[in-house]
Amino acid sequence: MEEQASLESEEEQELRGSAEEMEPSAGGRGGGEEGLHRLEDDDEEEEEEDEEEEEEDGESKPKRRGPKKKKMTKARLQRFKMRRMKANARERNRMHGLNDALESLRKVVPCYSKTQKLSKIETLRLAKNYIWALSEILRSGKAPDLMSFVQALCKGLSQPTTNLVAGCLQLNPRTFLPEQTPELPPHLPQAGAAFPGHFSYQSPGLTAGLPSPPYGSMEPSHIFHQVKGQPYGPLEPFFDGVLVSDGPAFDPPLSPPLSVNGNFSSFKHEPVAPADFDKSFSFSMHYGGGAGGHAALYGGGSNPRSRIDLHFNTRHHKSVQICSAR
DNA sequence: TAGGCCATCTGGTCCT
DNA sequence: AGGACCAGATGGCCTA
Repeated sequence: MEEQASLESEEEQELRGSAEEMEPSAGGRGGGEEGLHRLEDDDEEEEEEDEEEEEEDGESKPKRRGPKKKKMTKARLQRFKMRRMKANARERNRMHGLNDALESLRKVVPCYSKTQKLSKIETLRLAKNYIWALSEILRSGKAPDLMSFVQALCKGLSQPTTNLVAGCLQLNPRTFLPEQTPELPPHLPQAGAAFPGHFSYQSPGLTAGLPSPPYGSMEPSHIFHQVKGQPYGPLEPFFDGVLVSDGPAFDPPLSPPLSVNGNFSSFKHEPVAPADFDKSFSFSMHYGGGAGGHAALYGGGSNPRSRIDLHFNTRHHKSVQICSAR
């Protein structure tokens, strides 16, 4: 590091000298412009300042090391400003790219709302939970207990986000009733089949080093609410034989289909146009078929028999059907 | 008004 | 040398 510092070009040091003269508060939105303007203004008093600096150096400040600071000529100043502006533009683009990626992530996690966007940090947390929950499904080869699934998703999320996610999932307590799934194929886990033992929810305050409230306290009352006209929750495909999803209760488009495949080597994930993530398609499964109407959920690579095939109409997402495939 | 979230600028560091 | 990446600082906006 020091080595690199010593390798700095003369100009770099000059520029730094100039920059140091800028107020530290030059940052902030639009602040940079201010800083540059300041720089410009300073330029006019340049010689005077240099003399002053030398005097000060002799008395209070320790002497500046390295080559003596050269005067900031107009040309140098221009070059500095150009470099700074270019760097700012690049940084802006970079951050925009990052935000775009984050937006893409928002669309593939189980809760997506155009009007009520998850914050960046919450998006990342939810994505992490989502990935983990899906891995558990694949690992165990069992459909998760709905409650556990939601708890896993909301782990470590703030209370508002927890509510949002729960709302997006439009969970229906009736889903838990065993009589809801009398027609499940025998190889499919019954509703209420729990995630593997360690899947149980733990207080995020303990696991994530976060204070309990408001970070994802998991009172069921926070999670479940009945949405009128939405008799089936989006997780229904996990637990019921047939799902009819009709009409959105949340801002469209909701989350895209969930991609689950026990066989990662054959996993095909093609991007699905956001337009295809239609309103009612809140939480279902899809295969990389993209706009295709067929998806399958394997119950873990170790158990290719436990497979759920989903048939749906991706254009209108009016119906999702689960049938067994042996 | 405090706090959360965000965009932007900035300088340092590392990499190509 | 120039670009990418990163973290700190700052100020604006919004909400409880």
